[in-house]
Amino acid sequence: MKNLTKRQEEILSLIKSHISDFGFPPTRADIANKLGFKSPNAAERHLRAIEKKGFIKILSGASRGIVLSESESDEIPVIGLVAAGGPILAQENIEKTIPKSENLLSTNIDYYLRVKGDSMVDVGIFEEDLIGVSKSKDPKIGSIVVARINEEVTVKTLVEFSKNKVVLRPENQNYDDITINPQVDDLAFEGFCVALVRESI
Amino acid sequence: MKNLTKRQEEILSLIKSHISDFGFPPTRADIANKLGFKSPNAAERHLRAIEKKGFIKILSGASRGIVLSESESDEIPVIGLVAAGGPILAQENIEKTIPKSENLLSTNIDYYLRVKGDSMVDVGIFEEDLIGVSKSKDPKIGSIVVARINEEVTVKTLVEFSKNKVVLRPENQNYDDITINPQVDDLAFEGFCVALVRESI
DNA sequence: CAATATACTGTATATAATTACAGTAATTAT
DNA sequence: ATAATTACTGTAATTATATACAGTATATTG
Repeated sequence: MKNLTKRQEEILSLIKSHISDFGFPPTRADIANKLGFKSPNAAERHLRAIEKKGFIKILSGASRGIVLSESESDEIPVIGLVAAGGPILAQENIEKTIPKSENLLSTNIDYYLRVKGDSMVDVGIFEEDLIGVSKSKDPKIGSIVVARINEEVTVKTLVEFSKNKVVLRPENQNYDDITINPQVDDLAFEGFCVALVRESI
Repeated sequence: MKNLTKRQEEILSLIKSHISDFGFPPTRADIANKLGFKSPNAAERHLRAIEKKGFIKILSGASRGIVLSESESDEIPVIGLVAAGGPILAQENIEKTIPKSENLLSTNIDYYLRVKGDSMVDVGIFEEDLIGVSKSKDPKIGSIVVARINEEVTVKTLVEFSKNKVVLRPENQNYDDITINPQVDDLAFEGFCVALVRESI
């Protein structure tokens, strides 16, 4: 998907805020008014360009028939089992997407990850829970991190972090700390846990 | 706010599903088509009646200018501390409301309740967590219920339930079971727990 | 028993909105 | 250097849409 120009981004964000303010998209005239165009056709042309780049879909003949594309409509992916190798957000890992409702979870969540195993039960994270993950490459000591060790994704508490020693702690007394030497093993931080959602109780 | 008639409710739910399907409200003609009216004016009249009852606002002159009223726009209340006495959903108990995102939590949640205390930590329910509560007067054995015992609201697992003996179990080894005789003590079930949301980790 | 509400059909019209056509000018890509 | 893209103005036609007016019939409320 190509990048939008500055003006096109302005228009796209105007569409989003109009939807959020009124509950429906703006007309060409609305857009022209807000941005100071003297012709609604200026808006029309911009919309067609934005559509061409895949950010919106225009329903022909329908008034206000501007539909935000999936990726633009505030959908957060839910990651199930992560396939070895590829990036965590690869299409094949996406179980479903859920609409972002900013008021529900105020923190910035980039994706949800379905928890496997019982290694974090002592902090109330159970198998099948969804944890809200915020992307970040340098997580803080004490936070619950999503890490990738030699292609395997795991969720643990980060207790120590230096150039040649990283300690990840399972929050379950039946498991031992995991000590890694980043010089030897492949270690990458995918993000850290900022929220939790349990769907079935 | 007066009650809607069956037909009016049909129309209101059609509006909601149109918004959810297309991202904008239907026209009068859309409504007439879907419900088999031969005149768009039938839809118009219904809309005015629904507006009169306060469920929607019609923006005059604007195409698709149907705005759902606050209470109709899928907001779920979050209940903080419950004041002794009154109903759990009383206005003074509502901490905030959050938009319902049906895909996020598919189960029917009537309200969220903020958890106080650590009596349910063994099932991963921590202080300050929000539990999604589905209203129901007859909960099942084994489910996590929201009960009111002598004006005090509590969240526990229901382990026994008969005419003169009800046992509620805290899921924390430091606490003992609570045994109640409904003939003696005032006991009411507010609902049961179907989901959990943790906002700060 | 009259007034009001519900639930429509049917016609008509003003206006809201999309969208085609014809330009101008500057910038960017090939 | 030429084509394509960006960023508009200006006009106008067609279609989409809201909405008023005039009815019909039944049910409900004061």
